[in-house]
Amino acid sequence: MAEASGSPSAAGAEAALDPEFPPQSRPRSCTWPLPRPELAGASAEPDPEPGGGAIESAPDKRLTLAQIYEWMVRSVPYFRDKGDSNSSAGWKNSIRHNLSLHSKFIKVHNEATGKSSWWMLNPEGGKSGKAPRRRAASMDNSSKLAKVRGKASKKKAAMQVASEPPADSPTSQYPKWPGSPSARSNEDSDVWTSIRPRTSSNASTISLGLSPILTEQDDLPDEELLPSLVYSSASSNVPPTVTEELELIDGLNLMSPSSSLLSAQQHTSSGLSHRTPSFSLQNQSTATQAPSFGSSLFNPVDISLHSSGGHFSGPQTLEALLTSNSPPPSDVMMTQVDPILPQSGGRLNSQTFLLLGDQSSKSKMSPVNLLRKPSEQQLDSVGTTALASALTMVTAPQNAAGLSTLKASSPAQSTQVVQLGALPPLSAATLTPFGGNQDRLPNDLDVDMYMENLECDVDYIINTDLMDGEGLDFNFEPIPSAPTYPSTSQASNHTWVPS
DNA sequence: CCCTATAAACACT
DNA sequence: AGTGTTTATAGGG
Repeated sequence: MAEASGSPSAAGAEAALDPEFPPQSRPRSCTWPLPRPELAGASAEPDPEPGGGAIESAPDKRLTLAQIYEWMVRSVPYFRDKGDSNSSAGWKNSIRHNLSLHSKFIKVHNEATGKSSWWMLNPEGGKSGKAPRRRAASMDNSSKLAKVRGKASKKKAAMQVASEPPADSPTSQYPKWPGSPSARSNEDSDVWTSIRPRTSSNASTISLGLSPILTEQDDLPDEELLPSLVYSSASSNVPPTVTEELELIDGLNLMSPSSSLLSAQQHTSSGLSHRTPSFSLQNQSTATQAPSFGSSLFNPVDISLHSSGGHFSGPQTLEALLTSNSPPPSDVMMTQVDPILPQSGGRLNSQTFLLLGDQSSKSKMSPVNLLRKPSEQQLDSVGTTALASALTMVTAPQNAAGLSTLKASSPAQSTQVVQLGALPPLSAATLTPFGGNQDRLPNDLDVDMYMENLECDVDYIINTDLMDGEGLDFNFEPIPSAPTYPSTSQASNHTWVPS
């Protein structure tokens, strides 16, 4: 392979993760065509819009590596072909690399099926700048030094345990919990309780004894992603330390057995909350720019936009794909909800988008987001109407990238189309839908509730209304402010200390 | 100079 | 074999 091509970058991830402060909307060195985030960010800065990252897309906000791969394949056109090939192409390697490298991603031990660990976004929002990992003790961390990372030494496992104690995690709080209590009817009672960020932990995940016993539905090809987690507050196997954490958590939200409630609370926002939801106003002007992705594996321009219905617009970097804002790959949506849905609908996506109105848009990093950020409309649509909400969740929990396909109600969308042409590579953003702001969205909340029910309806609606009439109006507009979610932003209450 | 992507080696499960 | 980490290198802004 030729490799070496430009590379998109993972700038997205950072942004996404940083709930508290987006450093600045600066695209670092991304390859994506970022028009000028400055605008967006500058004024308003990153908006907490939901985007669609692989991880974030997941109902639980956590995915295993394999699932991530799958997501990529489904969501990103470029990988569509490659997905099959088991060949672990370099892209998989890159994904792994990104996950390990960036602190924004945390690994949670998954005992379940012996599968690989869950990868989640670090609530703390580790920055993408490499993993801080151990908070470095002393060094001022000049850049380089810091980067040096501990390096090595992993030698035998001994290390893992030994060095782990630090727990420095400062104030890490888990703003948003990954799991929403959607106790799906699946029956399986999956219990997962622990999520610990490897945050600073140097050693990679220390295996806590958490018992995410997710039953893992791997059996179901489709349902993998579905939210089937039920947390049981009773963590029996958990080690003391962990237990404490869990308890804490429980107190916060997990307590509810049913968990329905949980979701409600769950939205606690993270630091972002303080940020106003108002978005920046990015104009489409930015969008106008064409995407000039480099040519990296990930951004091969070949991705046909039309392929099956529009894939996502273009995250930018791997990191972005993983984390945040990724464009909402049409497929993705399905995946989240139902991977199985197969492509039946490629179009479905579009519709979904319609419904959603595209809430994607994230923040800084993705050009796409910037472009597309219609802003208010999106929110409204999502938050406002139940329908919208439902739809959203159902189809696209957050991605909404449908985008172009839908028709552009707004200029921004049209723009997107253009972008589609050039798809970006995978970035961390892709993994996470929200730019780190997931808090704002009540994904779980609504989703849980509506998910099942809506599912059908949505389809139906889509088929019927959308297909038939052009007149379907999902009015996104009005609803001044009736956020579905209460306070999404309230401050983060949970303080979960990672330890 | 910093950042990212990619490749590859290595370690662990 | 798959997953994770880490190092090294190439390329772009």
